[in-house]
Amino acid sequence: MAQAIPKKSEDYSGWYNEIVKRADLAEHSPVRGCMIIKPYGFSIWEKMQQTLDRMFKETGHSNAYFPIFVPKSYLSKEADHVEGFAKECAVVTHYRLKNSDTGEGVIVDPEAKLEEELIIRPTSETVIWDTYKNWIQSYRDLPILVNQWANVVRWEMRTRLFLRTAEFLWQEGHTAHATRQEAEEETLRMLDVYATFAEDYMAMPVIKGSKTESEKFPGAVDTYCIEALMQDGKALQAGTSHFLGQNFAKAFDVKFADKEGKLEHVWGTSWGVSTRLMGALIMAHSDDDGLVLPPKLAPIEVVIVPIYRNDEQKSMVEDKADVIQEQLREAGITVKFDNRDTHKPGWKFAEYELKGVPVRLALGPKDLENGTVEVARRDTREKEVISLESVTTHIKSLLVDIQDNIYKRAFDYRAANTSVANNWEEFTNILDEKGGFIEAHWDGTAETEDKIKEETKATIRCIPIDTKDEEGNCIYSGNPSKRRVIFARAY
RNA sequence: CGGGGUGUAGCACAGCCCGGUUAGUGCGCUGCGUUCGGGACGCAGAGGCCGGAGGUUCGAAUCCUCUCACCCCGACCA
Repeated sequence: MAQAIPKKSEDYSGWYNEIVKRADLAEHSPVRGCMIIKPYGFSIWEKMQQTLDRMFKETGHSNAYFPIFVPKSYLSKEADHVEGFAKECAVVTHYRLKNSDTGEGVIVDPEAKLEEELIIRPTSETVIWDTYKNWIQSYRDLPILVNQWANVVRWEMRTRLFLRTAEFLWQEGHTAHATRQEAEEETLRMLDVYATFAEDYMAMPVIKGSKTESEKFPGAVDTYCIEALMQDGKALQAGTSHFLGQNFAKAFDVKFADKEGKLEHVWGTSWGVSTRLMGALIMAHSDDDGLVLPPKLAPIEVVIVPIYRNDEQKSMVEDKADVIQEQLREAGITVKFDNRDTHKPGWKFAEYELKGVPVRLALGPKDLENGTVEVARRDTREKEVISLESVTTHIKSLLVDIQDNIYKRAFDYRAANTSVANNWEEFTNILDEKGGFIEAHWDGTAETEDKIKEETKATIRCIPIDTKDEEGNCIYSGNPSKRRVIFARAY
């Protein structure tokens, strides 16, 4: 080991930052709060995009694109919405630069002031609903099921690579429906899509739930979310799906004629996941040696590292590696054969571990003699030598095994770090000593929620959907409560 | 916007208190050779407006003033 990464157990955020940098995922940009997503990091994001995009299409959605600039006046049309986003909007005021009179660089041309200032979208509800107004006249025009992949800007005070950046990439779905029920079903359908994606692809268990009044999306009637638990015991909101009711339809005057010819406001939803999922992926599985990727999202599933002492061995090993590579590719596995002569095997081993490649094959002269290959799996660090004939079937099942194992590991971790608190003392003790999710009773008031947040920094992550009713007393106020909610300190 | 800190080679830093040869170390980079089954080693090299501006001084990376940028901790957030 040349340069060690800070230990996860000793310096969690240092560990996270180093993994992001050293695994070539992203780096800071010259502009504060923004990030440069590097090719390897972006290729993981692309895998996420491809999968999600397919899932969106399978549920009937189509992609479209709406502009990055939003007229300032649009934002103010929905009262809660403007309240929620006004404080973090970047604003375009001018459209031209000119050389400065002193000859030192360029300045904003004061002549080129925009009549109406433009904001850079923090989200696209406003432009989209303004557009939907023109697209919708009759119930026959509904539903509209649109998604867009885009960048958005929210001028955050404190930023961290992937977890919170001033500009981030995401997808935002925006749908319009004739009935409340249909819109509510859509909201939950997409929440399910996110949960399925998180669990089946990211191998990250999530809790589905709804947000409290104070945590919900500005402009939504209900906000649903998936919440995941990171390895430091903090929660991360990994995706949200909003039932917008008729709020935006009313704000933008979007009405349709129903079957009886009566004019009604349209019902809406919106839902999104962002590059924050990259942060979740990193923090859900990785270890002190670097990234650990689930095979289904790994840009490289298998890397082949050749071992040789001389040119003769090199060419023999390469010939065999080519054959293996071809076999694996035919089986639909993404393989990289790293035959660079510029790095030693040991260096490559460490490098691909850092980058989280699920399976590594090492092939050397001994293997050629014996008809074998060494297989190392990233998640458990186990190595074994297998015969060359069985390589494809072995790796196919190994990849499935790794995917299952890291899910199980994350699931067990979450189970071990989900606690029940029945009174204030238990609650604060668990928060300070253990962290994680805490199931506790809450009286349902914003006042209590605020007090708890103020005193402990813990927030209500969600009111779980799959929970059962249970009579109890609020851990803070002692007032009656009908069900437990999930508390945690969060990102 | 408050409180703390840092700007010196691509990266990480030393040097600064107490001013004085040619600004140094590690990693990385280039070349050559030996190596290659867990981040190899030797030799030779390249690379610096010491964040910027002003000042003090015979002399400033070092002292003073101003300024800019970034990082960390708080209030806000996917």
